[in-house]
Parts: sequence; C-alpha cells; structure tokens
Amino acid sequence: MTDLRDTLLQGQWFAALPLPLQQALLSQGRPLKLEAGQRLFSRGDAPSGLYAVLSGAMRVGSVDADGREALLVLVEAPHWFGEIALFDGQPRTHDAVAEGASTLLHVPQAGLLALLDTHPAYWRDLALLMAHKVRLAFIALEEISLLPAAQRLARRLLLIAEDYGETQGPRRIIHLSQEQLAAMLAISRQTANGVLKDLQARGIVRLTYGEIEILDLDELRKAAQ
Amino acid sequence: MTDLRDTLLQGQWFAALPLPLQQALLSQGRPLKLEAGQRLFSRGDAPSGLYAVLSGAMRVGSVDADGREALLVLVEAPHWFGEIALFDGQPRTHDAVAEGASTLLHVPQAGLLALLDTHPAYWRDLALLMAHKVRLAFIALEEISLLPAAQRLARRLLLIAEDYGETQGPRRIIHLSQEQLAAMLAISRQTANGVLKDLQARGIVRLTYGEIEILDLDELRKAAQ
DNA sequence: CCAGCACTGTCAGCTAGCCGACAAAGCGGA
DNA sequence: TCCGCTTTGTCGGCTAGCTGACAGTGCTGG
Repeated sequence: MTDLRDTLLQGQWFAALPLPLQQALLSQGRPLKLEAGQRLFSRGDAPSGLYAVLSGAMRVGSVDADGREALLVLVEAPHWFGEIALFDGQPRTHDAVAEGASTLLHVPQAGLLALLDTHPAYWRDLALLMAHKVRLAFIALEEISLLPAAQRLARRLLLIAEDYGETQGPRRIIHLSQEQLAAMLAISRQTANGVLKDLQARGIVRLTYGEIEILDLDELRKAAQ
Repeated sequence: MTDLRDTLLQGQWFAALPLPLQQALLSQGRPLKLEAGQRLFSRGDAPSGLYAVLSGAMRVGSVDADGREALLVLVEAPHWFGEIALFDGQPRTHDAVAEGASTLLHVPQAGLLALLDTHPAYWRDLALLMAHKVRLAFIALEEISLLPAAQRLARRLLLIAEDYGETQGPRRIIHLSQEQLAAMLAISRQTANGVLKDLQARGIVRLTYGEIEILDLDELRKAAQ
C-alpha cells in the first residue's frame, strides 16, 4: 500500500493532488492484474472509471478495418488514464490493451462520482489530467502537419524520455519496439528504422532489441530542432 | 442581451449548463469587437479567460518558423474556446486571430475563477468543453495516420457541417477557403482542390468562391466511408 | 468602374515515405 | 538446447501528395 502510494507519487499530477483526494483514490482503488495482451476496454465500451498503471504498460490506440493500428500512447507507471469518459459519460474513445503482464489500480466510476458529488472541487483536479492530454494532442496534431518524420520522431523520443512531462529526470532507456514508435507517429516501421539508424550513426541513440537508449540528450534536442 | 443569450443557446454545451452558470457567464461576459485579422492572443500568452464567438469566426492555429500555417479549427458562433488555460493556468497553446470582423463574448479569468471557487461543481461543466475537444483531437490524430486525404477531407466536411456535434441540423453551406480546409487536414491546397473537384463532379458538393455547399449528405457520408 | 488582391483551377516534375519482401538476429518457452 | 516468434535491418519499386508556376475568376475598396 505504501509501496503503491510511492509509485503513484512519482507522477506530478498525483503528487500535486490534495491529500484527501490522494487518499480517496487509494482507498477506492482496486488492484487489477492483466496478462500480456489482455484487453481492458474497447472503443465504444461504457465508462468504467479511472485507471493508473502500477507496473507494465497499457497500449492505448485503435485498429482500423484493415487491421492497421494507430497507437495513441503507451501508458506506463505511474500514469493515469480513462478520465474522459468520467467527465462526459460517453463511450471509450480507444482500445486499451496490456503490453506485457501489467498491474493497474482501478477506481470504479460509481464510487468516484459519489466522491466528486460531495467534493466537487476535485473536478478541477481531475480535469488537469485531461488538460495535459489536450495539450499533448494539439502539439502532436500540429507537428504531424508541419514537421518531417525525422524531427517528429526525435521530439517524441524526448517526450517519452521525460514521461510526457509527468516525472522528473529524463530516462535513458525507452522500452518500445520500432513498430510501436512508428504507429504513434503515423509513419511506417521502415521509415522509423531509417531515422533511428541515422540517430545511432550520429551517436545520439543506441538501438537494441525492443528498446532505445538515449546517449546524447543535447544532440537529440538539436535533432528535434 | 436576450439576443446574445439566444445565440449562445444554439450551442449544445451552453444550453445544457445549469441556469445559474449560464447567467453568470452572461453577466460576467464583456462583448469584444475584433477587426478582420486582429489577433486575440498568441501561443505563449498568459491565460486571459474564456471566449465565445458571437459573430464572425476565429482562426485558431499556429504558424511555424517558415510561415507555414497549421489551422487547428475555425471557431464560429456559438462556440466557446480558451478553456484549457483556465484549468491549468499554463500559456496559450495556439494563436487566435479574427477571420473577418467578429464579435466575441469575453469572460475574464479572474471573475470566472472566483465564481468557480464558490461553485466548484461548475468545474465539471467547464471540463465538458474540454472533453469534447480531446475527443475531436484524438479522432483527428487517428484519421491522419490511417486515412488517405480524400476520406479525411470528406469527414471533416461532415464534421464542420454539423458544427463538430455542437448544433442541431447540419448546415448546407460551409464558408471556408480551400486553403484553410487544407491547413486543417495537413494536406496541400492543391490536393484539397483536387479532392473537392472530384466530389463536385460526383454531384456531392458545389464549389463557389470561398465556400462549399453540400448537395448530397448521404453520398458525402459514403465518400467518408 | 477599375485596380488590386484573394481565391480557384490545373499541370508538370519531384520526393518523402509507403509497401512488399526477405534475411538476420534476439528472445523465450518446451 | 532447439524452435518458433518477434523484432530489426535493408532494398527496390511505387505513388500519394508536395512544390512551384501560372492563368483565370470573383470580390472589394477607392
């Protein structure tokens, strides 16, 4: 429990919450174990509450008719997701699937709404989660229309390294296949590979099986222009 | 004033607000006239409050170093914008520029925050605005990675015709230059023109100077697949 | 009513990035 | 340890969509 709390406190959003809200989320939250590839919810499902990733990762994205996958984001500890449907009660926008065996904290919708009913000021705190995501989405939309693949990829690496602004020091190692990285950037795996190889040749990253290590953060920033 | 209220009630979001919140927004709001091309705020500016478009339109987007413009959305009456910075107090994400002479309702940040302080339940109502935008942004991100230009364009036309889901009946006439439409879809003006010409040849739309008339909504839906 | 400007229409040439294909390498379970 | 699966690496051909260029058309303000 303390353990769980410590994990979540790594995230800026949770850490900045008023203490009683932190405690309410912890006490209402139920741990949830998912096997690799297990589906948490699908696009169109009814709202089910809020989730935090405690270990492992969740793939949040969608698959079109032809089976092509667009990955919105790979959610890792200690990040929260699922708040949109909490606000508007509308169906889920995306599929959420466990990437490897993962554990989540699940705060069910009903209890959370009851809490918010008695403490409506918490709506703002939860809305901050959403505000953060709109900003990221807007940036992504803009970059996709103005920047070439190489720069977009470099920027995304930086963003992932600093956990989309949610934790402190940038990570050196990003656990992510090139295929997934490509699916987040709306480029093909082959193109992503080419860009990464180039970054590696310039000593900026090191590529290994299923992960990317950042060797030179400053140069990566330059590559992101 | 009644006039203004009637305009705003056309929008689903405003119409669904609790009456006291509607009234507070109306009474705190100050009318604001902008000339064609006048800038309301720029990326990076401090938060200044919430705005509703009463007449005319606001171009919300950004310009990169080379002067290439990415248009996020063209906001028309009776839509609201500027709420992200209300929640998180962070700088503006985009530039907002008047497209033609326009009038806005401006609800200043300080007064609105004071109101929210006494009625924290309103945070949720305001968050609904944001929830709507995240959903739209997520959809746009997905489509940009999975769909070819023609389908994206058709879908966007539908979305604009139905005011992004904010008003009732779909409009027949969309006042928008092909250049702007292209900038919203991350495609070139020429490509947009080609797609539109094709739709026109199929009797789905009619193109005139600075606007697009939708002739066959059903066929347009099919073209959007 | 005219001049200037904004917008549409179109074409030719180019290129970034896609697709399919396949080999090689790493990993993990039986 | 071996087998099968996932991931990386790489190539060649293809094409959607870009760029630049320019003509024609409609609108608007003086």
